[in-house]
Amino acid sequence: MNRLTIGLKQAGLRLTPQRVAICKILAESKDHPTAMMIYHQLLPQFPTLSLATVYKTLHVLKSMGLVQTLGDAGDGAEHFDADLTPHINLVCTKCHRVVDFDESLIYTVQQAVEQRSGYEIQGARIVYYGLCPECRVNGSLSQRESA
Amino acid sequence: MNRLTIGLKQAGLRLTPQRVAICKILAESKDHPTAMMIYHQLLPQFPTLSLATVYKTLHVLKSMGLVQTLGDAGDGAEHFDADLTPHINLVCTKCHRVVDFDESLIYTVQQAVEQRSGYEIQGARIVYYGLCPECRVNGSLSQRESA
DNA sequence: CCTCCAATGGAAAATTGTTTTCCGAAGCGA
DNA sequence: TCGCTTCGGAAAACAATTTTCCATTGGAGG
Repeated sequence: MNRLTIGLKQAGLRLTPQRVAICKILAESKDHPTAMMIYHQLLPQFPTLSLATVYKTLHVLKSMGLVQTLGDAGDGAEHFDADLTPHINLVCTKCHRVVDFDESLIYTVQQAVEQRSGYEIQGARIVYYGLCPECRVNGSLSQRESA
Repeated sequence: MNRLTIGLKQAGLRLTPQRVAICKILAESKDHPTAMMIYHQLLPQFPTLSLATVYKTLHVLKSMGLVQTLGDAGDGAEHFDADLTPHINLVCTKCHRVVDFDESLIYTVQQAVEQRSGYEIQGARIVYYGLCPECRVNGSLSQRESA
């Protein structure tokens, strides 16, 4: 029972096995999965699961502010992130993996932006694109299919 | 004749009126237009212009590294940015406008990320979401349709 | 100036990620 | 248990983007 699941419950939604499973994946994954990835990952466990259910659940979670969307990582699909603390996402332009990266400087940046811009900041998406150390080494190999 | 147009030419592509016009919009716009916005903006001038042409051109420009995509701004469409210098994009979650914002701190951030992560950084997308000063004031008014 | 070939723009079809609709099947309070 | 509401799932609907196909165009070479 993680933060997401608790959130759903507190919002008065039913904790169905599907929802719990989706929350679990989101909470544990380091991959910042897309809807499709979650779907495939759960299919063995819920053979009748439909993509629509995944999307619906993700939409609920997002509209409750429990997860964030990262925008696509070069693979044309929306990636989700359950880590709401300000942090940086590193996207590898070759293998399309997304990892979190902590850099305390960004707190300062956000403060500066908020003060100087006059915007009421609600969230951030800080993404750096590049080659991950692995892909830098492995020439043109190790292209990872988006699961 | 701007940087984009020159880039196209140097790449050996023909400078057709359509391409020049698209480059012009990208170079001058502060709106970070979507393909659709560019299309509508050019329709009066090129009544037979097709969206496919816009997309094709944008794709070429992007693959040449002359423009960047920002990811969607809450309106479900890809926004383009011709400003390649590191900068911050501020997205208003109400009117969906995107503006540039300069904050020199991010140079430091990028350096730190590059050194500590081992990634070969190729680009960045630094987006803050929130209410722009205008929308903060105007209650629920001033919802701007995406042109 | 004319010819030929590769590059181009446009219309329409195809793809693909995402959302909506509809309906039978639970879940839950009374 | 009864009845009302919420759910999940299948399929249809949508919408942004990409591809296909073909007539046109621009330009180099003759």
